[in-house]
Amino acid sequence: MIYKTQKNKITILDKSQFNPKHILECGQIFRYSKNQNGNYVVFSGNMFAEIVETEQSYQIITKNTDYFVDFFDLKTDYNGIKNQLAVNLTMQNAICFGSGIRILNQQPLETIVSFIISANNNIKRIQTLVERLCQKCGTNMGTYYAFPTLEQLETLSVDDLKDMGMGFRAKYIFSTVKKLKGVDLQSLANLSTTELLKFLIALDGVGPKVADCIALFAYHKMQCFPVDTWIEKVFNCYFCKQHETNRQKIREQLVNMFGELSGYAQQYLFYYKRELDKQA
DNA sequence: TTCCAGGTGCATA
DNA sequence: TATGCACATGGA
Repeated sequence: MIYKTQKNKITILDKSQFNPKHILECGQIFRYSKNQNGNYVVFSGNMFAEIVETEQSYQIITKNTDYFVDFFDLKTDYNGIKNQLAVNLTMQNAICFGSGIRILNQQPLETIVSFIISANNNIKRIQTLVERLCQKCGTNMGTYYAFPTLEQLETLSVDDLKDMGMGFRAKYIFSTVKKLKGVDLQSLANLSTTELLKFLIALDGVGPKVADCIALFAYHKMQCFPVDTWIEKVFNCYFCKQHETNRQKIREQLVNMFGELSGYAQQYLFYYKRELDKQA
């Protein structure tokens, strides 16, 4: 066990398996920030947690300890996963670079809307737009705004969403919110990965890549390998001899390579390539 | 000014 | 089934 829980606090005992910078900045979540003490603060639904580093541990300060144990996937041993993934030099480098990444268990509605916003967008602007959505119709929790409930999202018109800067995604969000009325999003976790992806792709603004992200980050479906512009770059750079632009074919090859660990591999590679190019 | 960003939907062949 | 283009916005 890499953690222990006390009242309002989770202590991470093995710092090598938990790195807040890598976990939060690897592109799987958009609602986090640093507070005045320089500590990461992360928001999920209407909850939040502050992460404090000490010499020998990380401490996750929150009123919702059980929720954040699951949110940070703390019951999974990532050392074994990393050993299995280190099949070549690129993977070894990516794992070393992103050591301490964990795949989060995020809330379905928040993940669906956030990744619809992510289409043809950059991460900084996605963060701005998600935060704007929370401030526009999410519940005021005092020091922050919760992610809106479906009922709160239903109050928004397409023009409201356009005024927030959602652009061409406004009509997708509007339509998807209508389609989700009456759907038990938690129960979708019981579907097979294929059935879940089929359901998600039927939503407006959700194509194969966004569906993979939702299945991975909200439903922990590790057979999914979202292929975006960065994975296309990393694939062509390190994993094939002939340049490939067909993202479906790229996905097939990568899933064949990593199987049930595809989701983990994807996140290490995405973070590695994106940060490397940012530094260049 | 042009290109690009965690793509999708739609028309066309 | 495959391909090409339009779609909002803002930072580099």
